[in-house]
Amino acid sequence: MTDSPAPRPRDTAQRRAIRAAFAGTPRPLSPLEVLEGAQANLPGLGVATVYRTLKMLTEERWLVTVEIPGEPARYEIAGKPHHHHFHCRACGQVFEVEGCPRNIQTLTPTGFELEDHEIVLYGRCAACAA
Amino acid sequence: MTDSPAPRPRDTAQRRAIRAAFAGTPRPLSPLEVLEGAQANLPGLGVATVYRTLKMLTEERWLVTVEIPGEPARYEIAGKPHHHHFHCRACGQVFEVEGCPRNIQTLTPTGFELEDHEIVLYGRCAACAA
DNA sequence: AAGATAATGATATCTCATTATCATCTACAG
DNA sequence: CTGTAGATGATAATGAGATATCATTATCTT
Repeated sequence: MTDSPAPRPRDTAQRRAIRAAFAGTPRPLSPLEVLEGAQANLPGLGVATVYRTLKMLTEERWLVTVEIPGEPARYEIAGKPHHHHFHCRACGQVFEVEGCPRNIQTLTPTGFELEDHEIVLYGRCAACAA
Repeated sequence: MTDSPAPRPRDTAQRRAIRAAFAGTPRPLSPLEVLEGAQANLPGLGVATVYRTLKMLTEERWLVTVEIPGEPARYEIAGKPHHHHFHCRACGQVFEVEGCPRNIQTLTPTGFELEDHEIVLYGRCAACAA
């Protein structure tokens, strides 16, 4: 039962490229958006590595997942102030929106325990609305 | 180019059972919940028929879809007053919650066009919290 | 520099929810 | 009552996202 000796993550070009992709944008990114963004710096990057790295970065809390109804999960850098999201129906991108209505708790029915909430706005982003 | 003669939907036991399942609960139902609920009245009912009927009832606007992140779509009877949803992480059921914060529009960034919004609360329903 | 081993990438595979197929059944107009 | 076209159900097929496989490559300690 000798416990696992303690693995140590390595610093690789693909992990750097993936982190850079997040650092370079204020939007939550889908795995494929991460792939495209990181491939700009590292052409050979594969999908499997993206998924593996997203999982890893999420487990170590460098990323958090953003779930949008009917869409694959997005990821964004953890630790940002509380905010919500806007999903553009034209280009499919997800944007951050600041702020949050104060009275969310009051919506909760009696007896229910509120742990979390998500607000998703739908419409057209500035670029697509033009 | 004689246009399709005009099909007329038939009144079948399975369609009645599916509509009854919705009439019998205030919650949005997933296809499998519909299947189970309707099978209580009609044991032989199959999945394919549920999906076909949900699609049909949605197209004729008797139902609307409710999308919850990471979950299969739910359906609820159309025409209800504006409301949102609570997703119980313990039992997986989705519940309606009344009301809506007033200032949603103010969250929208300048230049963005808001068409719609969804609020999902996460936590434990009254039954599971006990 | 060299070895041990973690990481990668191409691709096969899995997991689901949903849809198509098709022989059989049934609602309903005539 | 009858015929027929719509409806059903068992099951195969599909599709998309995510994961597993495994030979090869690259990191990092010594």
